Amino acid sequence: MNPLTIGKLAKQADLSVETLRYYERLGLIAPQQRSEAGYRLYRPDVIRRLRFIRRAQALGFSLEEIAELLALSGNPAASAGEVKALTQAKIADIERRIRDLERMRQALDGLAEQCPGHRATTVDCPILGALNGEDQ
Amino acid sequence: MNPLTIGKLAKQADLSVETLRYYERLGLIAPQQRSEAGYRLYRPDVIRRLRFIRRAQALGFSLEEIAELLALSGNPAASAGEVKALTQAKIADIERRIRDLERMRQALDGLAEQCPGHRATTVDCPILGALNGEDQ
DNA sequence: CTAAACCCTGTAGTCGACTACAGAGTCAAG
DNA sequence: CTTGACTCTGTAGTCGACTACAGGGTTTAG
Repeated sequence: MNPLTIGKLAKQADLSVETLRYYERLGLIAPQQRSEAGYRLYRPDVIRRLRFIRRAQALGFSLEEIAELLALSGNPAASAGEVKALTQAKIADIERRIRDLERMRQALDGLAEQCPGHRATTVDCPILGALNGEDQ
Repeated sequence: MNPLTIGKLAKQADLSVETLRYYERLGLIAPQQRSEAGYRLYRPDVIRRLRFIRRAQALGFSLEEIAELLALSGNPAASAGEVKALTQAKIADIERRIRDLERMRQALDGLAEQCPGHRATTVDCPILGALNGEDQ
């Protein structure tokens, strides 16, 4: 298991070659070295880094935020407080988005309940009525 | 209050002129006619249509979906069932997004709780630990 | 009558996370 | 030794909802 070419890494990590080059442009990963012909050669443990990225994405972090997390992760002298702060900011962000969606869902629920569906034409549709500002 | 030029309409509706032209490209609005010089002239009641669009956006509908809603709204023979179906699909969509976000929030919450923050370095940070796949 | 303020079309840029080439060079199997 | 699979760089396209020009023509206030 020596240096991986980008195609092998892509297969191992289940990502496309283009995505890997894209991550490199963003500074998320880098090949350990280049071959004489300029081919990227990766150490196998970059796969761990890619898994880090995927897990962080699943938690809602953007690639830019993940770059910060990776930088902190690579600096043993850095404080866990910074990671915690990023995490709490993300929690706040997610909570705000949830609240927005909850508000929409409630409004839509109320309207859908009132709507008689196929027993009426659009003229009597309370959903369209609300969108047309018939109440308030 | 006769035909509005696009600038006046933009002011009245609190939208930019560019946005109005963009909505026209998408088929959401159309000027009643054009002046001799080719200027768009709108009937004042297009403002109601723009409010419809804004309300629907606030409920989470995309402009493409709003075009459908407007088409149904303009067809008195159409069934309210179609509007209800669109609404219920949107509710389902929003609920799925809420569930995804809830899952993220829960995971982040758990991690943030365990993290000692500034009392530790990143080496002992459980958040980074989790991202590195230390558990499971 | 002139200058500011308006309007037109058409094109391109923004954000984020990719995806898809084109055109060229390189490597590995048979 | 050839052919196919791989890799390189660089550029452009995708989605959605705008936003921002450039380079013209038109209208209106003073």
